[in-house]
Amino acid sequence: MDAAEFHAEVYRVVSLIPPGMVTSYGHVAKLIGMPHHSRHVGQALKFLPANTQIPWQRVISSSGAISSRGPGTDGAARQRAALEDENVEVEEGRTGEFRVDLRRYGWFPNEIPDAPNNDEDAVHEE
DNA sequence: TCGATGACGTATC
DNA sequence: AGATACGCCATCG
Repeated sequence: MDAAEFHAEVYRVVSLIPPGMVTSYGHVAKLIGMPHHSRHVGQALKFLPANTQIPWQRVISSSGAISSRGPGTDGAARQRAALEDENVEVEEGRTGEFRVDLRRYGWFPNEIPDAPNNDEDAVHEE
């Protein structure tokens, strides 16, 4: 699998995260069969355009913290806003880190679930 | 080719 | 929760 395919897989899985829930970079990597590529999941999300439909805000670190994009950037703040917009509680730690309670909002399925409205296989269930 | 880097993860303290 | 150390791996300079 090359970089483009990897990105596509990441986007496919991220699109399946239900509104109001979050998962981790590592779990997305696990779901696409590359458990050691958590860092690259973040890389893939970085390439998304600002107007994307992909719910990138629902991917945070396994510790529940919203990854800082570095001092002087507002990515983390925008992610917090997007999450609170879908009713996910975001708490701010002493170091200014934004954190989400994974026990309440975590989404960690063992397999990649079926897409709600993706009909590429045209399987018609009753 | 090599070393540094990064929207990371796990283990420890 | 926060800080540190170490593992991991594609990209970059």
